[in-house]
Amino acid sequence: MPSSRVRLPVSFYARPALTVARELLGTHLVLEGEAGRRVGRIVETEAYVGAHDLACHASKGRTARTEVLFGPPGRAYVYLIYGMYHCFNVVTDVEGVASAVLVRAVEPVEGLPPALRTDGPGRLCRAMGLTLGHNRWDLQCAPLYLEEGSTVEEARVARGPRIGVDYAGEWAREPYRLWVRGSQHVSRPPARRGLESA
DNA sequence: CTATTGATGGTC
DNA sequence: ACCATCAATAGG
Repeated sequence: MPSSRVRLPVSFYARPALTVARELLGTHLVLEGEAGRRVGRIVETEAYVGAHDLACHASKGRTARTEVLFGPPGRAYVYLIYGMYHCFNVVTDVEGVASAVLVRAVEPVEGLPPALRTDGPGRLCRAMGLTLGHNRWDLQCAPLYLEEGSTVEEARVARGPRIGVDYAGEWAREPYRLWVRGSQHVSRPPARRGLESA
C-alpha cells in the first residue's frame, strides 16, 4: 500500500530533463535513514535542461559544485541555498549533458507527519532530512532513491515558469515547472497563488 | 490579503 | 557578491 517498492532504473533518468520532470510526478522519493524510512510522493518539479539554460547552475561552467551535473544520470544533486536551506535534484540525460530536475514538493506518504509542510524545495529537504551530505549519491545503490508511485494523468499535469530564476532572462519564462493540478501540497510562491497554466 | 526583509553559509 | 528559500513582520 505505501508503495510498489520498485526502484526507478538508470534508464528512467537517462532522458531529457523535461521528460523526466513530467514522469517524476506521482513517483515516490525515498530515504532510508537512521530515523527510519521516509517517503514522499512528488507533486511538483522543475527541469533545468542543460549548460545553455541560463537558469541551470551548469551554465556557470564546470566547477567542483556543478561537476555532478555533467556526469552520468541517476545521481543526486543537492546544494545549499541562502545559507540555510537545501534543494534536491536528480541528474538527468546522458553523461555530458548537464541537466537535472529539481524536486519542489512532495506529499507525505510514510515516515512523515501528515500535517508537516513538504511543499517547497527547502521545506521538503528539511522534512526528509536531506543535506549536502547526500550530494552526488547514486540513486541505484544508495538508501536514497525514487520508486514507482501512482500515475498522474496528463489532464492533471499543469505547467508554468520556474520559480526564483528571474536572473535567467528569456530562460526564466520557459514553462519548465510542472505540478499536479489541484494538489494541496504544491508550493505557493508569492504572486503565483491560484494561477495555473495548461 | 500583499509586500518587505533578515537569516546564514557554500561557492566562485 | 551572489543566491533554484522561508518565516516573520508590517501594512491595507
